[in-house]
Amino acid sequence: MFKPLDPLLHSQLRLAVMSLLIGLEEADFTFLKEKTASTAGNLSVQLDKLEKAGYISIQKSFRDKRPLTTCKITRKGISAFEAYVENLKKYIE
Amino acid sequence: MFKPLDPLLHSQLRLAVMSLLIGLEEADFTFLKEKTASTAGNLSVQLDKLEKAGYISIQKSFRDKRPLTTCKITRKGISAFEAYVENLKKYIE
DNA sequence: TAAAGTAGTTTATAAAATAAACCTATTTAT
DNA sequence: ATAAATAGGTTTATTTTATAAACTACTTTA
Repeated sequence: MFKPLDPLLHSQLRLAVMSLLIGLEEADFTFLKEKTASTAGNLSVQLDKLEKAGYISIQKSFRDKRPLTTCKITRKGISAFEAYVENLKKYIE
Repeated sequence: MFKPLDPLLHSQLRLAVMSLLIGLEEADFTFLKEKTASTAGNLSVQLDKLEKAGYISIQKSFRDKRPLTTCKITRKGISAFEAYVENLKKYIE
């Protein structure tokens, strides 16, 4: 009946990040921070977790001499997100 | 864009309980425990939180000489659940 | 050159989820 | 009659998360 919800995705901030990335395919740290209205610290930690899970990939570079962190959803991340959504629907129908 | 998700409902077990109660209007502890496949301890704690939030009401009585805990969703609980679902949809569309 | 801003990371704290242990009473087997 | 198992939970302890606060490193502006 109620299948377990992927704990990595069942988190407000991580879910919002994945939701953005699934539409955009690529986004930088500042963009994600603004769109999710999160603090930098929290976002940094949660992006780390998503990367360690293989749900996103993170590229670090420089733009205009400043650090630039770019995030991209992976195929694994897309499937995990889709599975999570299907699953979650059972809870809210 | 992403409104905050009611932390009381954004929990796997509490959400499953509310999901059941919104359909049934009333259910006892054992039924909820079975349907949600949770441990008694966890369920006990989470029902307490839902009650303290005013989302459910809990009646304690006896059936066949044994303790019987019956839960019912409140009007407040119904609105909170509906608001949560509407909100959550923004994350998963 | 000092102050303020950018782009983050690390560390510490608070809150949540979960499991393990416990409690009280009842039923069943010996 | 009594020991063991079961029912129906609660309480306490431990682990995991989420979040905020503090910090780092560098750049730009006054």
